[in-house]
Amino acid sequence: MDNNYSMLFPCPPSSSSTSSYQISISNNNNDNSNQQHGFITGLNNNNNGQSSNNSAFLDLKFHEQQLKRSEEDQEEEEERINVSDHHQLGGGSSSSSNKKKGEKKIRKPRYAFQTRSQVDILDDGYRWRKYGQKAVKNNKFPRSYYRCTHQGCNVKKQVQRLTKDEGVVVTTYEGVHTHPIEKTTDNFEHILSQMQIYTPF
DNA sequence: CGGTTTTGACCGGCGC
DNA sequence: GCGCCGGTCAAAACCG
Repeated sequence: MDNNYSMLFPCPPSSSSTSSYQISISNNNNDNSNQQHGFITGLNNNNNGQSSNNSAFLDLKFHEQQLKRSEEDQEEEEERINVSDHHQLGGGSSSSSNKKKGEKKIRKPRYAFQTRSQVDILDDGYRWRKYGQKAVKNNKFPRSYYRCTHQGCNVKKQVQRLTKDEGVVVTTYEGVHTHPIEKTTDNFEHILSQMQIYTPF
């Protein structure tokens, strides 16, 4: 029951460079127009050159441009649970109290997951708290930023709906959950039981 | 009443 | 250096 679905997002950051996965969700849809086809794409910063022919992947190419910063990325960014410090930033750069000693901001690899769905909020079993929403350029739908509410788990995701066809929701995950799924979503397990994962090698 | 969403401002990187 | 843009913060509003 509590099997975590981290198999959906393999490739830990120190592992080999995973180019691109494709997941095809095929459920026998009783709904009339709610078929689901998902493409999960590993946005790794090692290989920021090869892109598939997916149209949604083209919309996500700016992520790779954002991600081509540092070469070695490990996830050590657990310090922002302690908010007891006084590093305020809203208000205008009073003091320059950085977070750590020479610890630059490192980004984890992200995984984009394209789903054809009617709703924006895809219940994946975790508890998310929305912390931002921004308007996207060349897109009439805003992008929502979520963060996992589990204490100590700083997994983030962002949900965006394509303006090309508004039936497609792109969910981009960042980080790996270090805890089991909190909610018992039988519906999601039902979807997962009918998933077919295709690996390109 | 506590957790979550909303929303405007701020920050940092990047291109010009 | 300045402006743009994606990402984040945080106070207020909202909601069960």
